[in-house]
Amino acid sequence: MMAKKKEIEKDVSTEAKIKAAAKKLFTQNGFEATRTRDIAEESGINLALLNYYFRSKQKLFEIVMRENVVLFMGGIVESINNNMHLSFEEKVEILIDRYIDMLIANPDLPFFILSVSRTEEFKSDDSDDPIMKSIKQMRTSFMMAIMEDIQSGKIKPVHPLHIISNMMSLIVFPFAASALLKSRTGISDKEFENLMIERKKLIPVWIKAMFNN
Amino acid sequence: MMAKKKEIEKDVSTEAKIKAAAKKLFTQNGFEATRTRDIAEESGINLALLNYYFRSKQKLFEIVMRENVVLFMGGIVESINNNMHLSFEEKVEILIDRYIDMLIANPDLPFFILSVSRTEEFKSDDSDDPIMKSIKQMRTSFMMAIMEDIQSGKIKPVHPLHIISNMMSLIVFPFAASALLKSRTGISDKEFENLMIERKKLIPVWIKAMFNN
DNA sequence: GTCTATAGGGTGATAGAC
DNA sequence: GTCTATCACCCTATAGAC
Repeated sequence: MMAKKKEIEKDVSTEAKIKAAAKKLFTQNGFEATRTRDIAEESGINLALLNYYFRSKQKLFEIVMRENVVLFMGGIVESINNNMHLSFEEKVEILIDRYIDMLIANPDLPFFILSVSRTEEFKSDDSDDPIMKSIKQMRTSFMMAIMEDIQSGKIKPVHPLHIISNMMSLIVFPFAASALLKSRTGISDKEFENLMIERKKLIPVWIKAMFNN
Repeated sequence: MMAKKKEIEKDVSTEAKIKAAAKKLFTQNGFEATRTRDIAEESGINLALLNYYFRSKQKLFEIVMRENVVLFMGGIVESINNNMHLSFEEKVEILIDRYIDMLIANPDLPFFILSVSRTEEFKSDDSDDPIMKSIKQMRTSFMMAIMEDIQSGKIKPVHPLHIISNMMSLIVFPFAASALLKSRTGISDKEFENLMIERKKLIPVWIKAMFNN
């Protein structure tokens, strides 16, 4: 009982420290460019403990990847589900607002997702995972809502993928390209963040301008 | 004389073969994930020759990177310069058309550029390179044209970076995210390419809808 | 659970023969 | 210019003491 208590009292478990460090480095620099030694040093633990807790670099990466995919694709699901009573347009506005907040807090996430989406492992189905299932379900209902709006003449008749693509592009691309945009325009980190916050209001307007009839 | 002739008659020089293989692999998989042995095998040459011709993996990568940056940012300069007589709007239409053609021919380029733009080496000025200079110049005159159109009330008053960002987003992002889009929608390579060709006509319309007064 | 030490294999680069 | 053989280093992973 005392032993258990003492364990809980420790700030963070060794396992959690390793995972946090791995998440930081893998997300910033990717699998290949990250050394297990870097992860050990970053988390202040011994190199051997990484393999003790996670068996291999690959296994640890997969855990981080899964968490990041859920963060990128699924953190929004609940914000949508919590607002079932709102119209599709209002839901989109909320989604954009939450998503940009999330990306400001996790600016390396878009590039990481683009990176892993290019690997073979990523194509695996994941249909067993309940979270992945609910993400997939949301994507489907999102697609349906778009097609209904096309049917009813509310929005212009274009391939739904253009609509999804353009929304993702406008929201996500500036973060994936932030290094490029900053270095070529000489803009500061703070100015960049302010522009991204500005986009929370602008993107819904742009989307309507592009697709509304 | 004969010796020279014979040399020229060879299909491709060893040096060119190595560079072509390096370009392919570096562009697909990046610096870290590419082995010098892979480059040697891909080009059908001996590993030692890579260092004989290019001194190091790093030097070879820098050459490939420079060529890719020029392809990504500069291949368009001439198409603009060759159409000085056209209006800004018409120039944008041509730019989008050429750019999407270029990206269909080089689908891995966007991700590669996003990748290297995150490294320290990329931030170097390059102001000595004449091609880089003309790219920078084009970017400036592009920015000027936007600001003039804002001044004259032709387009809405927003930060020019939003306009640049959105154009880049709509053009480039689907290619950077093609693996993600394909795997999550089950779309085929051919269907994807057709959608991208469709966008050559759609993006100018969207841009106008977003920003024209 | 945590450490040190080291195995085992891969990687970039080069020496030296031809 | 091109090849084979090899060095020197770095990486992941594990054995074994505590």
